[in-house]
Amino acid sequence: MGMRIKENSIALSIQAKQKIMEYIIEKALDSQDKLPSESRLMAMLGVSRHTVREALALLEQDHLIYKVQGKGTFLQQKPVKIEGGLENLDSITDMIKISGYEPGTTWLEIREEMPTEDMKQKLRLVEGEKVVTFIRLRTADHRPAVFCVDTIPRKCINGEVPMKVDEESMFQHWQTQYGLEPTHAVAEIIPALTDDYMVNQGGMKPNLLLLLLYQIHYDREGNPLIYSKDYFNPEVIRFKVNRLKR
Amino acid sequence: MGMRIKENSIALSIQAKQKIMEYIIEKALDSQDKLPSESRLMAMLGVSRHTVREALALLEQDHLIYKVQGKGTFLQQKPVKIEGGLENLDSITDMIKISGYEPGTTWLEIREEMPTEDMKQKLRLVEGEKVVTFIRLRTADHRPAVFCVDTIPRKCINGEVPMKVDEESMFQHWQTQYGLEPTHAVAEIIPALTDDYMVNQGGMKPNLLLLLLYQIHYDREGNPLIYSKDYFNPEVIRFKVNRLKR
DNA sequence: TAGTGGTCTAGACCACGCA
DNA sequence: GCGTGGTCTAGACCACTAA
Repeated sequence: MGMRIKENSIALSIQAKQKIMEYIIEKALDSQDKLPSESRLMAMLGVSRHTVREALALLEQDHLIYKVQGKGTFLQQKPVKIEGGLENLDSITDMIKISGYEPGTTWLEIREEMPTEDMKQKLRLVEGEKVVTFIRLRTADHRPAVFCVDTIPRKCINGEVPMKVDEESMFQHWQTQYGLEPTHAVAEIIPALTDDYMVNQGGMKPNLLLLLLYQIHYDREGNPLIYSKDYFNPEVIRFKVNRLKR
Repeated sequence: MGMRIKENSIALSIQAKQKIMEYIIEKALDSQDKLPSESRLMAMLGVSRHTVREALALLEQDHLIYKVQGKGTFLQQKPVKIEGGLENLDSITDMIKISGYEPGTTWLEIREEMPTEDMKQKLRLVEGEKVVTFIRLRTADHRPAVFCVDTIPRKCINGEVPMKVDEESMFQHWQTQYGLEPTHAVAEIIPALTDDYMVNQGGMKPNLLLLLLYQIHYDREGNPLIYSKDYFNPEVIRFKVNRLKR
């Protein structure tokens, strides 16, 4: 009877979303076709209207459907949302993978230093507080892809400053080692050219047009955690953004 | 008694959101301070839990609060969300205004032409279908800010192709004249340099590093509407993106 | 007028954090 | 064990669309 499925801890709204997607495929629904109404879905899926609406909201966020009050819910012409859009805070490792390449890392330098004025302000450091900067060249199928300069406050590192980090993803390392968990970032995109350091130390082409992703990462409480300047080779990784009308 | 406020057609959840913001200001709550629990807010605001949660969801979307299950709802350290982030589909007119400048337009050309292969594919045109391209230089306080090349299918224009459009915002014009209502866009960002046309016709500096925003705009049904290549002068308009962990 | 999605209420049980 | 936010149900009225 009203036995609750418990072993299955996936939210009902998620399950409902998947059922609806299966229904669309099964019925071979096409662009602009109308989905069953919310009350029909309630009956079909055996869940409340609230849950149906949550499932539809998820599909709407994925740009798979759209709603029109008084008319119904419809299938999008074509889902255009791209994976790996910049509005998603993926690690550079993930960005390289999404682009279809094998990520690699060449370590260039780890140094403890005094922050620049900009770092001091953005990371909200107190007077005299030091920072640690990690400089790496990230590769995609062994080609130079991103020149990464990441800076964190010295106080985030317990004990010695490491000489080298073995993990592929710096984010992963910071999270497991120091408990830094960025949930969002504010980024600025600036055109740039390869400089001497990148050419000589990183083996990048001279006079190559790059995209500088200058960002500050924050935790969910709004504290600045990481200050980074990543120079992307647009021949390897493309910057895409899904933009939405407010 | 249970008289319903009707003249006031603003959603209760919106009103609740505003009340909560007023409460924060009134009580002078600071970073990391705890907000009243959802049940307290129900009593304080005289609305259901669902409405309270909708109001809190709105505040969370604005990066003003964050929730922790089992603990409570807290004020963000500092609202770091930037206005005019690229993830918001603003018109270029708005982008210039947000940057603090007075937008202007220099018309360069409107031409009816055959589409490139790329346009044909992205706009899903049929064989032989023509397009109309609008070329403008957008200015910010009379300085060259954006070199805009916007292309739409010829069939979207009823009657003659105009020689010039007086409205400041092309989006505004397309919406009112032709009913084109983009709701979202997929953009790619590419570094570029000023070319001869921009220097000679647009009066932009030679060898200036630019950001090309290459985008396709879609309506809510998922139909491609506009194909555009906008070249931004980073000295005037900066590209910012709010990035969220998925 | 009937049917659709939008909003709101009242009430329930669960999972999590903490004393 | 208690209070918190997370999820779900049942039921109601409203606003909008189309016949």
